[in-house]
Amino acid sequence: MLDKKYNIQEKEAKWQKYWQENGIYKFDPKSNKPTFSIDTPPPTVSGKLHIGHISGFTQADMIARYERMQGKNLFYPLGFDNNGLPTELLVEKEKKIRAHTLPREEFTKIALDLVAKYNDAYKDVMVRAGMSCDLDLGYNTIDNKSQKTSQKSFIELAKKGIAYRANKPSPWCCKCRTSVAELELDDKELDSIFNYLNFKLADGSGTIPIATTRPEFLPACVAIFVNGDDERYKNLVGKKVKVPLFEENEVTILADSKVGIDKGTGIVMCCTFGDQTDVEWWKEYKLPLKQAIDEGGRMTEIAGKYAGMKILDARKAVIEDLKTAGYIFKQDPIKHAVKVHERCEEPIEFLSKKQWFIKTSTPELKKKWAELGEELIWRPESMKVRYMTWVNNLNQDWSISRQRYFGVPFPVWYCEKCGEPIFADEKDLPINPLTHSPKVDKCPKCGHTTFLPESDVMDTWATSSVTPQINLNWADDEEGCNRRMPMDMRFCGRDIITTWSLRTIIKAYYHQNCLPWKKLIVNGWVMADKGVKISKHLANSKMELNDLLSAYGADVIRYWCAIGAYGRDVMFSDEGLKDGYKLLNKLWNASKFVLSFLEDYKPKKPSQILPMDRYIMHKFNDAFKKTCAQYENVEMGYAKAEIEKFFWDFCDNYIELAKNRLYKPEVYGEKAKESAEWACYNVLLGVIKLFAITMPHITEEIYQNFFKQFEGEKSVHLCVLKPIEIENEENIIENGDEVEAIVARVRQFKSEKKLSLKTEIEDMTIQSEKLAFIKECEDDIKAVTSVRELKYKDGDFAVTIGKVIED
RNA sequence: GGGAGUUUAGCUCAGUUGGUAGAGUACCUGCCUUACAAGCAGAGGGUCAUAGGUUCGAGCCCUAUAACUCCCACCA
Repeated sequence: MLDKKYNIQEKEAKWQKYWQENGIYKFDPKSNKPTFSIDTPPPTVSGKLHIGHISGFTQADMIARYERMQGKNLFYPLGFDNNGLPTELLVEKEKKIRAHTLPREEFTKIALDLVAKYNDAYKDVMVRAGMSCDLDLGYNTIDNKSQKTSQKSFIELAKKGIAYRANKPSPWCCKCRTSVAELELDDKELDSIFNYLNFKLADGSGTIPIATTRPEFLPACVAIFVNGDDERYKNLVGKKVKVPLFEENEVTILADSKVGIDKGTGIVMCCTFGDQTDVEWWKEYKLPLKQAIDEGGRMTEIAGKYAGMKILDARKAVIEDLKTAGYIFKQDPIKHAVKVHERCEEPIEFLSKKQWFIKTSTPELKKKWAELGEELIWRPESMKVRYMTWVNNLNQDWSISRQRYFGVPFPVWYCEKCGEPIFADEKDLPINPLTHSPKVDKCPKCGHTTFLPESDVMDTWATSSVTPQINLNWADDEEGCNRRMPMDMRFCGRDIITTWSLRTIIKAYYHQNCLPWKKLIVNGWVMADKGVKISKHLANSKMELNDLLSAYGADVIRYWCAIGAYGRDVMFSDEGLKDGYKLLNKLWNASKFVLSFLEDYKPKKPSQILPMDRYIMHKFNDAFKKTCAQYENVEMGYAKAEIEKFFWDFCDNYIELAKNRLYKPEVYGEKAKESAEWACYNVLLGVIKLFAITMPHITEEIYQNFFKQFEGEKSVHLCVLKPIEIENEENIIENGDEVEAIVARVRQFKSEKKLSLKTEIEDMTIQSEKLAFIKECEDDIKAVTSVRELKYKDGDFAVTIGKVIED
């Protein structure tokens, strides 16, 4: 029946092919089964996948498989995120080209080619890892449907005034030549020099000391700040100072409480823009705008002789000149945290450019986001706190425009004269304004007849945040999409609760006025070592997914993924993979063994079922209930542990005991054999079905080889989970446990005496309060313990073992 | 600086409402048992991060501290 040895690689490939060819995981739009819809996060295609990537996906896949086996019609797509800056950087790196040196169409073509290659590779690994997505439901965040959805979302929000265009100083990456969101910034410790300068008071009455790490910003200096409570400098407020090296510039000394009295010299220069505080001061005090740095990170004309220099070169040159001119009186080397762009790790600047924003941060909106957060089911529950904290601290609107090439274009033109935006017609979407003209002859506001296309593209989050709408085809079937919202579940890593999840919630609220999904489950991370998050740098071949799959197979990797409490970080070790292999092996051997007795068996409920057979079926039902309860609560690790515990007990105790009856019907009777067969059939089928969630391949192999002919479903994954039908019986578990305890006592005795387990024993006295039940199991007990005669005594549990029979 | 999480056996992790500390693995002792030696049986192994507190009783509740992870704020 089953092969002597289970060939992991061969069988896994075989069943993966079978599932695809037979559409086992296909969503059926015509089905009248209840739907369970999953908003699978589209992974960003970049480099190789490691164990950390797949762990969250695998855990969610277990929920998908559980729900499918509840008889539901799964809507379970697999999309890919492959637009925007991350992809553009990947293309630049891989193809060794720079995007801005090529025409946009040419770059886009190269990018799409590369993206297609990566998509296929990713899809392949996902399938190899045993994901049960419907591959026909996939999408790319750069495909037409996604573009159309993002553009439609943008137009709708812009027309409602929720998306607006404004000139706001925003973080800017000079290397990537684009604005970036606050959220895309990281901190990085960098060496720097604190330069102490003397600024001359304009009235010639002396100098004031100012410390700065960014002297190249002097040409953009627009004000000086002191703290109004600082006794030393109070009297300076209102006076003017000359900017060193740019003495024709005179700026005023102002007072503001943001200045730390004991920081630096207690006097700060404000430049447009050195950092976030400068931006705030500039706004609050309506200071002039002086832009010293251009989009590519070079000094502008206002920097005079430094114009055209790169930032760091300019800094060196300015410091030299300051020294020569005698402005510097002290220099301290320091290490300080600088904000860098997370994608390229270059320090960011602040540049004021027109950008599109989405309103997210008014008090009323924040209240709404909090309400929606309360409404959403979070697993683990504690993850909600992160979301709430973030929502409370939200103080920036969401900037969605990027000055890049490879992304979804803004479907908008501006009147050349008055700047009025002209939006594309919805029916023309997706549209690229660079290659198309607006459908109006003249500006509705001023009558002007020439228009300028928007050349920016949307940030990738602007698309990632509408994955539910992409999945449910909002762009082409608004009514149908709105009816199917919210989806049932989204899963994600906890680092992107604030980016992905919140923004998806925001969009769903604006477009459908509801949550995007009912449930959000948040997975933890795989750690490479104590306190070390697994990362590209650390992902050696030990963690590379393709290698792991080749070495262990998907079932074993998946087994490992179902570890511990959901949402917690776990440590990866290949030691841990051994456990999965052991279970796989055990499952195979036990099935092979049990099925060898069932070769010509036709499942039929016997008229009489023996006590230990009733016991094991009740015990299975107990484990079944507990396992399902864990899945309902999104605890895949606990669920696996629950059924696994039962399974080992089934093997080591029940099979050991029942196999005597299966082997020797001539001794124990045909009826005793039939009873055991019935129990074995039901329990093994139940076990296989529950393990199908964790280990889909080996369980399919076993199902197809035997159970399929009776159960009918063309895959174990389409079977419905249900307990074994058996009449309820008081105390059956306690009674059966007592029998197992008797067997355990004999095993302990033999082990202590260093005897073989098959050593025969003359007699044994069992003292118990459950004698009625135990006596019914006499044959089983005698067979499994090799005790020739049993004696009974009523009372507290005790086992007295008689004489050992020597060979 | 603020917040969230973690800290339990050598290792990886459980431990529901407070009531004598659990599993797997590793180690040790046995067993070639008519499925499985990657197996089976058995044994040893813990000051539950630290210091206080509440309680008849604390791994669990409270306070403080330390280490690690993450988020936010600051970073002239």
